[in-house]
Amino acid sequence: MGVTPAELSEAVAAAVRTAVADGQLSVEAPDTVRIERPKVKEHGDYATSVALQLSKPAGRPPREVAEAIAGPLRGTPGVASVEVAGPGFLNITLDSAAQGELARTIVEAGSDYGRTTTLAGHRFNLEFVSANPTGPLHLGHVRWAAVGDALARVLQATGAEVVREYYFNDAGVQIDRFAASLLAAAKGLPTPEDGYGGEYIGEIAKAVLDGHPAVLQGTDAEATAVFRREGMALMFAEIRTSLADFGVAFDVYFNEKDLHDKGELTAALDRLTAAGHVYPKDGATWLRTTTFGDDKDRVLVKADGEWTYFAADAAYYLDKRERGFDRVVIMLGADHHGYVGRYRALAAAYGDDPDVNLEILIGQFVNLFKDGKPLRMSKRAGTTVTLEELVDAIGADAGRYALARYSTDSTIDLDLDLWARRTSDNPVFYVQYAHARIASLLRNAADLGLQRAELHPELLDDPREGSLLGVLGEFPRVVASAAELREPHRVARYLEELAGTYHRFYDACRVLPHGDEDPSDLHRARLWLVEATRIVLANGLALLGVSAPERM
RNA sequence: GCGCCCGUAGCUCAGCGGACAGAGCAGCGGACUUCUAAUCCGCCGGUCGCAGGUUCGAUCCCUGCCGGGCGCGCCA
Repeated sequence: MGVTPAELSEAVAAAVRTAVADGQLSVEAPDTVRIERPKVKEHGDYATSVALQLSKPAGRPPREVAEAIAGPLRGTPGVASVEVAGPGFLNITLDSAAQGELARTIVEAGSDYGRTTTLAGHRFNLEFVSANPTGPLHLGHVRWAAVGDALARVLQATGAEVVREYYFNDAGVQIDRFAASLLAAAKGLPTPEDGYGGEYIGEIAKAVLDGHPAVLQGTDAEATAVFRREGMALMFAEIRTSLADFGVAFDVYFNEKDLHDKGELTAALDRLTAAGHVYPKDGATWLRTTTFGDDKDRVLVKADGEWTYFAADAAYYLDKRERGFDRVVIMLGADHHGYVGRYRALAAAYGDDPDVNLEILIGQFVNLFKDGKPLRMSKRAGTTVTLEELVDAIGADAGRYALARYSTDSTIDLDLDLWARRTSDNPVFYVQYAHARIASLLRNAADLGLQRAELHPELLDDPREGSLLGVLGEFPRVVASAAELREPHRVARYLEELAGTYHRFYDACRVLPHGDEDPSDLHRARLWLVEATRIVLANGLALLGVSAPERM
């Protein structure tokens, strides 16, 4: 009988309830109890501060509360010892058989290990990237491509239903400028004021010309229409290809135009008007977002009768909600954080709870360094780094891992030289190497005819084995917290810890029999442990969209 | 002026109120007839920006200040 962290947490909660039922404690027992892995091994395999927290409501010193809980907890199968330590911590040590059983649990679960149901029943709409098809994706979009897709995978691993959505506009002013820029390039004229420069404009213009040799014969208006339509299609194809090469696939590409065509802006306006949050001023139509904490009210219909972009946002949000998503998540760059207030107000104006139904995640900027010097990103100077260039420089695996490894709250400095390196300074290689090393070991085991066969979990009693089992046991909790907090970088950090713990185990514990040595139950038990480690590394890398190589 | 994010080791960064704040890199010193040394071990390295507050307990929560990044359109 094994003991997972989740089971142990429940066992502690049960011990509290028992202590209460027996009259040892008079408190309201908490539903769940947090247990954690202590930093120092003297504090046991797991520890909980529940006694410290219950001390005040129980009206008893924390150590007495701890003793009351420790009693019933000591009877839990798999628990070797429970000690009251320090101000009132409960330090729990498992017996090695209970801990070793985890290897079987993981191997039997396979690719399902790490999956939970903590967010089951929720429907998430994750909107990210959402670049208009007027140019290649650049670094600002790419951070969210990596993090957004990883977040989608992590949410799915906790039982949530997830749709990845890309919102774009092919009817706006930006596309007009794009089309005009293509036309100018096709004619050999300089880039128009407010137009798009960059080599790709010339390439796309040429591609459109190749497909429509007579396009410049007609009027400029006719030509512009062709360049707009064909150029956008080519640009979008390029964007989708580069995303696919990066391992990111969207479920829905949502065109703002559809909102207009279906009359959804009018419907949204009607709904907000009926709710009493709309008023006219200076010839325009306003939404009173200040009612819901925004800095200033926002215009929905301009004095000239045109819809604002915000009006489309209003319709789009409603569209998502009506498609059944209870969690509308929008990922934006730091330069768009000013939109948070109005979006939240919008959700509130519809009667939603902006703390529940809407989440706006803001990703800070990424600075690239090469040869120790910053690559200054400037659209105007044409020095933006595109997704394709990033993949060319360091590969899709390193690119995804590097961008998903940090909290999106932090601006990050990425050293391209480091991430291109095939050495252990490069975290993605450190983790992938651990997987490849295991794969190699498993191939050797197969060559030796060594099979896992029966597991004797109590044999996994080396401290290195205990550490490895302890880290392996954390995986489901790490995934769940990454999903809960919308912080997939926790998975990457966890994998680095796991890889390091494995390397230390490997260094100290021989897995395969030497030479003509006969395979023992210990060899077989370690084979279970190694396979379990491989599974967790593979599952974790999969959550980040990074490959788990068999050989390196 | 107002708002959001950040400030932790020389560098890049972890740390969802718990015990003595961690990792990698860099620096120094070790370990390869044996499963991938792309690895491992040891040493060095910190007033967690500053000052208050809340708490049994604060890097974490609150307030103020300092420093850096990014924003504050009837633009899209």
